Amino acid sequence: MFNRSRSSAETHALQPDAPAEPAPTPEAQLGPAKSYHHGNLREALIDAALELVREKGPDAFTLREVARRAGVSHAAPYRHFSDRAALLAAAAERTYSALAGELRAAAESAPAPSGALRAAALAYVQFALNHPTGFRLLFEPEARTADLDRRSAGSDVFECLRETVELGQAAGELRSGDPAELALAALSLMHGLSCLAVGEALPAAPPTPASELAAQLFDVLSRGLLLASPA
Amino acid sequence: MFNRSRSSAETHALQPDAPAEPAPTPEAQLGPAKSYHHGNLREALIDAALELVREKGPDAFTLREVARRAGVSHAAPYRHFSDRAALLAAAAERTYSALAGELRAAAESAPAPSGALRAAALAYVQFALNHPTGFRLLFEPEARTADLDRRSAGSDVFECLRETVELGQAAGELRSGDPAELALAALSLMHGLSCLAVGEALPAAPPTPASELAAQLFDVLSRGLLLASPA
DNA sequence: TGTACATCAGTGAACGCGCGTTCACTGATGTAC
DNA sequence: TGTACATCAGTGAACGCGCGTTCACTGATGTAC
Repeated sequence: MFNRSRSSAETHALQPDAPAEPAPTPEAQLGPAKSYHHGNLREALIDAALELVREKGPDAFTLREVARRAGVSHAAPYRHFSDRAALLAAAAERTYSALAGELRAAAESAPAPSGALRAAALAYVQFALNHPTGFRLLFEPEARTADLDRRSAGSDVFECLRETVELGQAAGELRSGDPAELALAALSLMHGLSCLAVGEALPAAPPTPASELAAQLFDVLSRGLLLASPA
Repeated sequence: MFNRSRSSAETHALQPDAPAEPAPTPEAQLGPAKSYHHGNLREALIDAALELVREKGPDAFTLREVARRAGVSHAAPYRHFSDRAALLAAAAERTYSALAGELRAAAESAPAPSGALRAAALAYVQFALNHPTGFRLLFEPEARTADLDRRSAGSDVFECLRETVELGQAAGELRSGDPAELALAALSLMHGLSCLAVGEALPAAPPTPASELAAQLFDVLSRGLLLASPA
């Protein structure tokens, strides 16, 4: 009834560095997806969950639908996840890692420390715009229950910003003050804009695209962050 | 089975200026809650919906549970709302009005224009902290479908901030620039902080309460907003 | 003031739905000997 | 190399659940005459 072989080739949209195919087991050479055992169902379920969230939003997340998309019976996920919430949390965790990765990459590819903070901040908004449903998933209360790994992954994002602020301060580009406070200001500003944009709650029809707004707002904030105000 | 008379005296927590009791109809003098007709079911349903949201969060919102709390059969709400989404939207609209009202009140009671902006911004966060589930309701995708009144109510909040910025600019307290842009910066910053606080997603265990964080972050932003930087 | 009647605002039974979870099961896998 | 057996990772039927919505109904209300 459900074609199991479909499940193995799902894209890892949020984790492009992960292998697109599950690691081939020896017997995989005998033919594709013939085995009774799936081989990599855990990952396939997370893939399917993310795909479902991407298409229909976090509210549409359903164990049965995820199983359907992974091509297994609806009881199979219980071999890998204790319940619905656990799978949802795993999907959120993967999304969180992707977000943190993009922030670090953006910060590292910027020339100067203050530019790094700006790049990381804009990357945050860009991630939300690129993956609106995934972004919403990150803050779904359902996905945030008793999840220690996720909490530390969330800290990753903040830590990246905080470290970048410290570098900027050391380089004399950012004004002094508690780095955590400045980082939280940048995070809050970008998180707020992201939520408004993703929730289509931006006031008035936006005269400018949200990614551009992000740059504008960051610059507003910058005049307080930069040590010397550039006229 | 369900006591209908219970429904008439629910508190209007988010709209304290509304009458605590439905306007007494002439025959109400004959005795309480004896009539077959409820008399003010529409409002009572919204009350019950807000109460339910307050206790269990927006995800627990259910037409049947709302009807149960209002003391009527589960089909009764259809006399006043076309469907579940319509009732949810009505509850959100009321919450929005309450939020906008608090912002205006805060802005008006502040002495100087720049203080008004600060007061309004902090009131936004305080509202979120006081009504976390109601705040979440405002941005529930389910509650935001085809809802013109709500969208204008959302603009109310933004308009309040924008006007306050204009006053501050006219008074020479805020630096020049598109008032909408500055207002959006303040809104985004406070909205972001509110979302993080309400979603318990603030990085690290907060060393300071969120309402204090709000003041700190606004002051960070202010150094860019204020015309003259106070040392 | 009384009566007929249209309309309003409820009731409660019923519908189909898809869900999360449990269960006994079975085919596939891998390991000890 | 072959066999017995424990374990793993699936299957599919079944459970109870509460939901949103529809329906024919009925009691209450208000209005025209």
